[in-house]
Amino acid sequence: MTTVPAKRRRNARGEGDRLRIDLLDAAVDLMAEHGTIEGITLRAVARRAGVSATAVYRHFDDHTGLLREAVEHCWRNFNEMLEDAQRAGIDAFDAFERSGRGYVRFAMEHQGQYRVMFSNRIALQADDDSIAASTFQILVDQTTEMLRALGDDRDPIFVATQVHTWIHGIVDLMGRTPDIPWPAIDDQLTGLQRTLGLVRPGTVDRLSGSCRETEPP
Amino acid sequence: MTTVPAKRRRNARGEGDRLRIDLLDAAVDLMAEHGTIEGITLRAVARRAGVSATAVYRHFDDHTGLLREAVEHCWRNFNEMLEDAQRAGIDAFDAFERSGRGYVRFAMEHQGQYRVMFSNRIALQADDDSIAASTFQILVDQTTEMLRALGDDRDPIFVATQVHTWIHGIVDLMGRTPDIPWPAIDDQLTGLQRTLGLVRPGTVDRLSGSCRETEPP
DNA sequence: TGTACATCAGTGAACGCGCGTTCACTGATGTAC
DNA sequence: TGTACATCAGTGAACGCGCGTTCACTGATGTAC
Repeated sequence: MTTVPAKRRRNARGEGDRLRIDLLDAAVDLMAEHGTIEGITLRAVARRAGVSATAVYRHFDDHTGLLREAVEHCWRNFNEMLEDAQRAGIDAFDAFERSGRGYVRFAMEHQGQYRVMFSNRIALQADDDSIAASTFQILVDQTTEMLRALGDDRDPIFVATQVHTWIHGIVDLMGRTPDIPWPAIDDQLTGLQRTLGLVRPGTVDRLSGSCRETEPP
Repeated sequence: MTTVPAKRRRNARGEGDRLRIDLLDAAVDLMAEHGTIEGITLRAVARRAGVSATAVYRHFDDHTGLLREAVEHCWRNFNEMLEDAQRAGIDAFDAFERSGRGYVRFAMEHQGQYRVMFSNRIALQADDDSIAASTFQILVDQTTEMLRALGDDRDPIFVATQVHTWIHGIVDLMGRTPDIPWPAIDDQLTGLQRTLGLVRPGTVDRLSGSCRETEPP
């Protein structure tokens, strides 16, 4: 895998910050290929951006600083996407559905990024943690509102945790072992919604593998 | 992290295979510390086993061969533990409960191994895949039997997939972000069982975050 | 309008390091006589 | 019972490589006059 260094025109004076973004993009590219932060060398990032290794030090303190910012970059993109989905929803159920599909699409299309984001391998800044926390808060808010609309007294944080762990398990496992004949991702998501009872009231549908009586007929 | 090389007595003639096992154990140790296969160097494994790097070549083809066998070693341990749990159960529900707790305990106590096993980073032999498949089959069998006992017509494979993705999500996410104030693991497991309706018939318990009506009161 | 020059984006050689792998070897141990 | 020797577990020096980082530098470009 010898990456031919991209031909690159030097930035004009005052535009040097463009390389910074190119380097972050290059690092994100490499995450997509590796799925792990360990294999991402400073030199490989520089090569991918079409620049010498030393040029990196113009914009980042060192190797670790580069990687840390790259991970942060991913979190910001992810969080932004989820906030957009949230805003686009006409109510909590719609927003939940949109976020869920968005979450899955992101994880599937950017498996490497997703894995690196949740792999927690480099010491994260407090900053990074807070992005993750605010991402989870979106889900808690949606869940709170849905449960209220359903007259459901379950603890919203517990249920939000259930949603998060489950959806993470789905995308993580499917991403890691793609050779297994998995059920369609849409069916899995629908199954999750119904099983957890997070469907709009009035949507009467007790069949298709969702909520069950505890006593058999 | 300068690992002091363990003092080691040379094996007697005919007992050379003991080093093989020591090396696998050393590799597994390092997995526990790294949680990723990338950082595990041949030299580090040899150091950990108290042996020179060249001694490794007596027992394994090369670096990759060593890692591959180490991963296989983990899978065999994991599978064996689950089969024991399965056998110890007095019925499918009990076996399911025991396997679930065993799964979680293994993943929590051997986070590094668990992560490496599912990370799928080195080209697996067909052999490895088949161990993973037989591990999943245990779950499918349990699920089939439970659904039959419940008179439940859901697809056992779909439900087993739901169990697997969810439990994987729980242990993976908790392992990766241990700083978050997670609900107790036992509550999460109980929640999973109830939500998926996999509790012994007669256990009437409709509260505590499990199965829900689709219409609100 | 032309020119000197400070600024700034980026380069290339060099360093010490740990890596995987090779090679010729060492020296304890079991066995044949 | 003693001894010569083949076997075999493991060593240590050496290799070429890519890494992160440092250092002194180059040369295009915008600006001051």
